[in-house]
Amino acid sequence: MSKETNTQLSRREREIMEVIYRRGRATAAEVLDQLADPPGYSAVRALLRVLEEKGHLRHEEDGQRYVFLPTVPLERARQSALRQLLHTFFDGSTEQAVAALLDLSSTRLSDAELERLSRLIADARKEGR
Amino acid sequence: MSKETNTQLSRREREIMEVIYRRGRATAAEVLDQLADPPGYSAVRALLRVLEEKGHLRHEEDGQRYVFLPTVPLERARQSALRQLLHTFFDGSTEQAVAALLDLSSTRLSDAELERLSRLIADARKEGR
DNA sequence: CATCGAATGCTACTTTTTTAGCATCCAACC
DNA sequence: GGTTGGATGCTAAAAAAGTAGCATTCGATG
Repeated sequence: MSKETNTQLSRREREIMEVIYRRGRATAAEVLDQLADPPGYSAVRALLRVLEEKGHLRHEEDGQRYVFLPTVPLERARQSALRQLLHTFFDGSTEQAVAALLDLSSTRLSDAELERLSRLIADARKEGR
Repeated sequence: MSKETNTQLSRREREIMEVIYRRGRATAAEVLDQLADPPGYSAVRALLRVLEEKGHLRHEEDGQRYVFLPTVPLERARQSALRQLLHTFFDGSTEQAVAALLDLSSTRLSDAELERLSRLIADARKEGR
């Protein structure tokens, strides 16, 4: 048996993981108030427990309450999320995905950001293949 | 009430939607064999029916079998997926997301692709404010 | 040191998901 | 025209998810 983060997440479980990734760490109460259309407090705690059992979360104690953190670091979670997205919606094409990203928020990207992006790409080209 | 694609997806439903977005369209049998750790054929058909009821899929008849297609066009589904990802994992920063995409180890980008990307960015700069 | 507030551990229950199995339908074939 | 293969519709039921409520614990308060 793999020692790791088994099983796929249910709807609520996913929602909760998203909240926690967004904030980095969170208590049950914090998770609760980040959820749209939230269940009861008990329900949230129950789900946190399950997520911990499944290996997606761990907790630290802060005084008498638990603060939950992802077991898989943000960095790595991002990567798998991106891979997944790329595979499902962009047929694996990074180029298309970047294009879609730029398109998504074209109104909001600052010159400075574009500048940095173009440098990123320039670097990638230099490093070569 | 919005007339469309209500409710959030369950685990299996999501898996199935992903398969269908990936392929554009699929029959029950095709979905089945794309699923990792697949349920029975009946189960897949039942889920397809549910997804259709919920408004996420529609079907066309091909001879006597059904071919299922998303009701929300790929384009739009991509956008919401990207937004979601951006919000959860990149604190809304397109720049970071693009950086992470370029960085994904599996993706070695060709010179041609990088070239096109840098043009995309150049264009964005020109247009943008 | 009794009480209060904020958390947790459980357990039991309800609802939704997920799955299997059968009955039926239709086109092709012999 | 009867039979077979491949598909669908439906129903029922097992399994998983989601939720609530109560008992308990532990510090801080007065």
